[in-house]
Amino acid sequence: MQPGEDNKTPLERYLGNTIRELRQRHGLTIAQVSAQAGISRGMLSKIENAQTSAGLEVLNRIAQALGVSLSMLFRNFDVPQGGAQLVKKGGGMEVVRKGTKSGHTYHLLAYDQGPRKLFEPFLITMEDEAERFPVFEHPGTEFIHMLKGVLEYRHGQHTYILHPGDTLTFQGEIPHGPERLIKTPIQFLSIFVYPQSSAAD
DNA sequence: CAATGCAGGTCCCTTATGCT
DNA sequence: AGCATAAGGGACCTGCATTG
Repeated sequence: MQPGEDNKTPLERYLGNTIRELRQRHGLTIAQVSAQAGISRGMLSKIENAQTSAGLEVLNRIAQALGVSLSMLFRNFDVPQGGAQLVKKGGGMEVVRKGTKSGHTYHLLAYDQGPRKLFEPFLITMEDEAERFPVFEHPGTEFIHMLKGVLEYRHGQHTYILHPGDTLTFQGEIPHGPERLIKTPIQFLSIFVYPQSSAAD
């Protein structure tokens, strides 16, 4: 293989772009995804830059770390779109996000099938009251609907006490995240709605 | 402005596999 | 058996943001 030679197939370039896009939209680093997938950072970098052809097992592990199915990585390459998505109770892909290190569980309940990611619905579970919480910042709007427990949630300079049935909607650009777990176990639905402009990048 | 830390990319090595 | 090729890992390098 000649360094710098662009002899990679369109599929390799497509896969690399898709993986990088998914990773960045989850706010994850190469180190985080590679650790979750059980591969090295160098390997993931080479896959994203189409410098190698990863095996199916490696691609499958990356897909799982990003919360999508293996077929989802290839979905827009040459397969027509269509169809509704059904996720049964207890289903959904468990994914790694910033808060995963804190012991939180994120289940991705659906994924966008079109060329642009417009939204991401997560079912989030928190159980350990002694945890420290990450601060999130992302483009677009976030919608939270409490299902179980009581949670104090921070958005910028304000905090809000959320009980089951409460909803909170805010701009994702302002630093936000769980402040205190008042009554566990806590479970809430979180939907990220991305702006058209950032969803395309 | 220099020091520091982190994220991402590149290079080189090892290993596995296929071919002659 | 020996060689060629490619996957994969890990160390090192670079760029950028942050901090004092």
